[in-house]
Amino acid sequence: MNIKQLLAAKTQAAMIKVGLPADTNTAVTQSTKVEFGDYQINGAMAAAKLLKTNPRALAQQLVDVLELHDIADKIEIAGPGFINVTLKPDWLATQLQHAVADPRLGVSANTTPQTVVVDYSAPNLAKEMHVGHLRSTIIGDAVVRALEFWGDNVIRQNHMGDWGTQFGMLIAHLEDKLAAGVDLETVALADLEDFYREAKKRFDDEAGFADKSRDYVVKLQGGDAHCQKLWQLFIDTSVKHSEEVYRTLNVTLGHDHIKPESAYNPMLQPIVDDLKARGIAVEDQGALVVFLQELADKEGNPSPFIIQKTGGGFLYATTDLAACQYRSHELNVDRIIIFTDARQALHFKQVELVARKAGLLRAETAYEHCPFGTMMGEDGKPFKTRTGGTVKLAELLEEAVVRAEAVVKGKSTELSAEEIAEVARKVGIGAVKFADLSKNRTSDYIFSWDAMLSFEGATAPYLQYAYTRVSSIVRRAGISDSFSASLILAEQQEKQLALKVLQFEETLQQVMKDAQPNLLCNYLYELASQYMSFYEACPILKDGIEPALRDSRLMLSILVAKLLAKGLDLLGIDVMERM
RNA sequence: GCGUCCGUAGCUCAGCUGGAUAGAGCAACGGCCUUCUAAGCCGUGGGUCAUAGGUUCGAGUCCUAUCGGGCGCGCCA
Repeated sequence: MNIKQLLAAKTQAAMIKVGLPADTNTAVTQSTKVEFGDYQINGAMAAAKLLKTNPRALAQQLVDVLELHDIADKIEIAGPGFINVTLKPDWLATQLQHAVADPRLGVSANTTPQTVVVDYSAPNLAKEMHVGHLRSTIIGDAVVRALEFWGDNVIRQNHMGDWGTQFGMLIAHLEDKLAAGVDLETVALADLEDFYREAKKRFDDEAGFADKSRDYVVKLQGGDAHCQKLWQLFIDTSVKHSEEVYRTLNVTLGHDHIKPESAYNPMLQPIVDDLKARGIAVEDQGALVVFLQELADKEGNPSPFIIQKTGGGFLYATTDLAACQYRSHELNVDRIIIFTDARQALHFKQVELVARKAGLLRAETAYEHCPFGTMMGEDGKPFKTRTGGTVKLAELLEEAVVRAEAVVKGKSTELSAEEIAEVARKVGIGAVKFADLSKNRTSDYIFSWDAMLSFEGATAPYLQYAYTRVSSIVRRAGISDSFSASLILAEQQEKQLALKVLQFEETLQQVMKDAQPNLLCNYLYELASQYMSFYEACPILKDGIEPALRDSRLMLSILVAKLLAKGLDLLGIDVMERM
């Protein structure tokens, strides 16, 4: 059920009846205050200007022909021409009855499913995942889950960085380690950061090593068996590190979703040749460049986009063009969504322009780069630890679980040791994910241990706690799965909660359209918050509650719990029966 | 220099196609556990929405300029 959409459709019909064009903006929104009803229609004011009539008079005309008799209780005109709509509790109750029985929790069917590629996480396999990788990984995963729940055909692609210049240096270093008889996983690559630093140091300091590294890159990309083998060893180990983090994070990325840079290698030369033959790319200072007039500066200097280096090497620009072709033409997708940090915004703008020009992207394929800001330290400067390095993602998650366990032990005296460990894991990981997912900013944001590992207020544990409260009531009530009752929405808290429940689809649509899971976080927090108010104000199993009212409130509680569990599941956060 | 994202309460952040008296959390202060889990609830204080203009019935939201910050701008990814 999408109430906003329903009201917009009804308003549009009314607008046509009073002689307004069909494309007039209805401007239906959720009301900001209870005095203004549940929804408000703001379109009359702008439309009146167009018709040069009195906005209040036009609002009255609209109200006269609006067909909302079975939906709304009250339709009022206020201020300069707002139309405030208050929904009927009976109607809300009917919608809720439908939602409870529905596996989709009342979310309507997807009548036009799309095929969507979502490109996210994309760790650099030369290094270990650090906190900066958190955003792309969990935002992308949340959007993927939302799209799948809605009913789109989603193709996950983990565009892992496994093909850069640095791999020459790494495999040369690895070769020497293996020759010295060092064990691969437990010693040589136990810490990717250390390994990278060692290799870099040799590259900078050791005579001959840099040349060997460069030689190895060429050999590797040319298909040399020895270098390929060393590279494969390195990649396999590094992928294992990433997959461990994914498991801990409860992210749905698996082995089959890896579509690394190297996979596009065979496509690069033909694409470059084609662009050159068609005059889209031209030689300049030894490199092959596409000049983009669309992104020219004020003096008219076009923006250069290098697709082949002097000497014939390819860049990630080339790889991204190949990815466009593969996704749009081979996978035939309707939509491509790419999650990377905002620093790459210009790059992806260029990729799209070139790809469209060259026909690598079909006109029917939407190309959306979804950027997010850089992580800053608490001093407002780009994030670094005291020692100058970054914080490893695995370390952050470990710390989260440790801190959560201390809290769980202090609060939940009835849980077994195993249950405590389980709850601590769900709370700790959930808190980190929610802290990051709930931020919208495409600009930079400040990383704080305490904020990320807080368990109070607008956090994942708050939502999980709301869920356990319902679970506890259901246990005490001793009701079965098939429990059913009619809903009575009498108290203000009950009606507000019911309305919030029915606004899930509106939120979901927005989340998918803008690729912004923070809207879902906000929604779930508001839902939980309203449930907490309802819980305090509307007793359920206490003495003196009428059976019909008790059952209605149980019903509402169960629906909220289902929605919380589903919503958190879309964010990749687990719930539990007790905490 | 040019481009881009941003500047909202002491701190961290919401604020949907421009809508009515700008909202949360944390921190501070005051209440609420012999009755459904106090990781909670209820309440109080806290704002020239960076600044100055403009557009209009209406601007935190759109436009222009200025100040302050992050990032990007030819062979890294």
